[in-house]
Amino acid sequence: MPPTEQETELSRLGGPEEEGRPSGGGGMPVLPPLPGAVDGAVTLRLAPFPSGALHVGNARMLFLNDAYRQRYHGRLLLVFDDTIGSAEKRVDPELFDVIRGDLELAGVPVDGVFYKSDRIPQFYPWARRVIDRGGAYVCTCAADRLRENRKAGRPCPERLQSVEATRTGWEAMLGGRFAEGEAVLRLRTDMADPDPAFRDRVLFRISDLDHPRVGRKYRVWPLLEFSWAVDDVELGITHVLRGKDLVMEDRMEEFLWGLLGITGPPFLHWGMLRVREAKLSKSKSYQEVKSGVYDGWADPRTWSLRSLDRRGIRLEALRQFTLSFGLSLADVEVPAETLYAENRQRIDGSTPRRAFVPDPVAVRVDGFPEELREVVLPNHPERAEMGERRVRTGPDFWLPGPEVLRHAGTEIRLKDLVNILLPPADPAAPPGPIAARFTSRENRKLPRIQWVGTEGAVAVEILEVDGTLRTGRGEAAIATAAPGTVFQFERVGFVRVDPARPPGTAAVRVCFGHS
RNA sequence: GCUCCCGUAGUCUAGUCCGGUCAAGGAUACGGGGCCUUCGACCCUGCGACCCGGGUUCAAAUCCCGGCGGGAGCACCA
Repeated sequence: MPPTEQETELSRLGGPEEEGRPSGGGGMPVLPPLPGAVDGAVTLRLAPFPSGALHVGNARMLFLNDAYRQRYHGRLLLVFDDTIGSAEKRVDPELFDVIRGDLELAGVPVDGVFYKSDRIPQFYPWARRVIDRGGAYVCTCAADRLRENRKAGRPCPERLQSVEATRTGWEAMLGGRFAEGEAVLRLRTDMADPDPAFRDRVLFRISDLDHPRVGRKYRVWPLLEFSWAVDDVELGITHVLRGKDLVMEDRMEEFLWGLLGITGPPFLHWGMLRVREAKLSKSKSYQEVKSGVYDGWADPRTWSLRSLDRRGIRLEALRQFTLSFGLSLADVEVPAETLYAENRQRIDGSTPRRAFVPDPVAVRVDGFPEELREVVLPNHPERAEMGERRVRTGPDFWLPGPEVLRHAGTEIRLKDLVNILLPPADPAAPPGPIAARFTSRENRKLPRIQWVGTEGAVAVEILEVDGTLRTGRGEAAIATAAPGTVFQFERVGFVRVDPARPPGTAAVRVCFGHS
């Protein structure tokens, strides 16, 4: 293997352990080693909440975990964090399959799938152990009262309750003698803890919500921190990789483990990642998809993995892009252009070119040479092996309206074809095609614009990233392209043919990727 | 407000743990030139950074202190 290839191969696996020239950006990411990791004995987990398709914001979780799994030949578990949630944050059962599909799309295989909602009974004995150690108490304060006390660092009277009283209270919770919101099991940390967020946090609460998988089978639900303190141990997780929004959860888990005299896995974090163009309001996409405003989870406005796929952005490019940020705790905001550059590098050399004319106007070229009624054009300017296609030409053309206007009265070149002289702009011109005149064939330095012969032209709609449609005419070969084909529309950008045609029209629908 | 984290060019990142090899590397963006019949690719070339102030040291992007700026957490959400 030549050195360059060797390096690429190494970086794909997370890089050489001891040295190497690490670099960011589109370079080769070298992730730091996982503390105490033993090759072949690493277990990691993915813990999505089923409230939406995976999007660019989740990509870090996905690819970082997967990169380490590969590097240590370990296992990666998918654990749906589907505890009961809240009225605002509901578990949507459709999303279980959506997310599994996303993982497949992203090329991230998992070695096991778990649902938190299946594991509820396993959390109760652990709660009991914490109670027996005097680590928790049942609190009947109203939620807002509890919050105020926490802010003030003031303990509620129940904090002093005996282990025996807590056991009774806990049994009462399980026995259904409290209504929703009337009692919670709280961890006894320290009401004077300098971090107000860490003061006697809630471990279990009562909810009457109907869970899509287990219905009303349980009323006492653990909160995320407790459930993970248990499952990170019970599922044999060796390293927890999570976003820095979850740092306090580390402390919670460690506190609980300390209480029970056990040692859990170490935690690693990454900072917040934002793609500038993608304003990801978590719940907004959900609403828009559900209400039909968005065109499903693959709508480009969601910035979901599947929407990127729809746009012809290889998820391999997203992986490289994501991994380039490493495990830094710093928050990053990157322009999507960086991702596009990564993708362009991968697809440019293998993507056939096609002509597409946006905002077309009809132009008739007088004196257009008969022998050029049909021409043969290469599919790629640099790759003869990609073949060629026959294209019908004029004398009647569709040309991009704004450019015809801009160059009115001057000579321009129809790309790969001939030179023509456009008439001066004439607001009083009669309806019908604009009359231009053939001037010459030789390739001169003139403004070049793309064209589509009227005969055989096909209507094309481009779905833009902001959800709007851009219509125009494309060359005939576009019509026969299989769904999923990626093209570069010359002077426009990379697009991918949509799986479905727009209803009720003969138009071809493509989704815009990037320029 | 409190707690924690972060602060290298327009953007992202390497280096910071173990101070000198860093007059700071890479990517992307941008400028100039070239080339291919694309606003795309490729080639050449250029621009551009250690948040600020003190301290320690022969030597600081790297260690210490203090500011300032940004982010996250402070839910009976995840």
